[in-house]
Amino acid sequence: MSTVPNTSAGKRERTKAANRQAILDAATDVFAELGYGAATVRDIVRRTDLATGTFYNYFPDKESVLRALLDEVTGEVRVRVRAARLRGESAEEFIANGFRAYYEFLAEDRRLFSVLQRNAGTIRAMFDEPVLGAGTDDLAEDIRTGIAAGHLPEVDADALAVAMMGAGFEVGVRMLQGDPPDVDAAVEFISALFIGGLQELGRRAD
Amino acid sequence: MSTVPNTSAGKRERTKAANRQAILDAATDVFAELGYGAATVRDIVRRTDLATGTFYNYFPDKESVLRALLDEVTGEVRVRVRAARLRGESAEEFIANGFRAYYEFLAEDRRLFSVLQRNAGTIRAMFDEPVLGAGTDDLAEDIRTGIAAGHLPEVDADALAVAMMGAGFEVGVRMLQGDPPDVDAAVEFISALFIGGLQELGRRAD
DNA sequence: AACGAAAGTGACGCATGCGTCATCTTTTGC
DNA sequence: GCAAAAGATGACGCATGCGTCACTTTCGTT
Repeated sequence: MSTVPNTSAGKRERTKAANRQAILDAATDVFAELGYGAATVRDIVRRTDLATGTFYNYFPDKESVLRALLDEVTGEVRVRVRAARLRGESAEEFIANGFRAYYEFLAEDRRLFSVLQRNAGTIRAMFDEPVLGAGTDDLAEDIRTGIAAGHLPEVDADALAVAMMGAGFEVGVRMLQGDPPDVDAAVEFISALFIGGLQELGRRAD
Repeated sequence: MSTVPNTSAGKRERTKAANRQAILDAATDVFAELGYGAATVRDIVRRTDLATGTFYNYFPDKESVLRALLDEVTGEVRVRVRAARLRGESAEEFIANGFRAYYEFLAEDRRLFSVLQRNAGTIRAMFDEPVLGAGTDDLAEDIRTGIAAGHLPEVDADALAVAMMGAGFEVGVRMLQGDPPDVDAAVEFISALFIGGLQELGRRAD
């Protein structure tokens, strides 16, 4: 018989994956607590049982860790939110589905959201991107699609997108203060708000 | 004849005021550009023609500079926004007046707003306060007053307050990208959004 | 078992920030 | 004008972070 815990692949590869993940995990906490700017590579390494030099085997610097962290989150949440939105056929569904997918994700992955909340300004400055990755751009595009399909009234898609992201973000923060987070209540509130707002904007556009 | 520029008080006092202001000005730029966390006292001093030691005659550390900066902005904007809101007698006026006062302030004081935008997460973490000082708390209170007075439907004042702050902030960011900033357009958009949203929330509350 | 490659380790040299304080400069009160 | 007080200055000692690299340990291969 060979060795016991042969989950997958060689030990070498498994350790590499584990170390990389350990660094990302530690960085998540550090960035959320200290903020990206004040955090140091040492702060991250210290929350790990790795040595300083090992860190540099995985990432060239602090920035690339944040990048990796964001790539993880955006890939996941973007797909889920967009899919949910496109499933909607009315304004109501478009809005409610999107927010629900978003808030369910937040409720699952609080730590990652803390990083976003704590470092939104930095992320914006670093990557010239809005708070949640390319979320705002996606949303604006989906809104345009909705308008073209006749589900939504003719509104300023970009302005609506930033308003939805801004309000959605803050209402999400508030939701996460509850334990457990009340996803339904948050979705209902924010959906009603924007459904009503959309109607009024449509009325005024005439 | 004595010396020429005897604007007011003794020279001692005038220099002190000027130095303090120079530090605050430099800090505004530094915090907006590098972010509070990454900024150092030296970064601030370097943008000044003062020496390191002089900084410590005015502020004990970096944090107290940010505090002073925020005290300035919150005092000013809070008063203006609240006064504008209380002047409104209907839901429409309540909302539009508040946002207008807010956006006019932003348009006047872009640099200070940059600091807030860049460091919102840090400020929240440091002072356990929402993005714009105690703005959200004020807003929630004003909403409750509006509900009590019958101007606004019965809604969750806290949720509405965070949504208004979040959306208002992002729409403000977008407004400031224009040159000159189109305050009227921003006010009309965000007002329509929340007036419609408020109606819908009122309908659902029945 | 034994060897070579891959990865882990942490001390090192360098850079920079911190807050202080002895010293110099300017202002004020007389 | 002059002495004393207030304030400005920047070099200093200490602390910490950075990225590297010579060395050690671990893993995979034969």
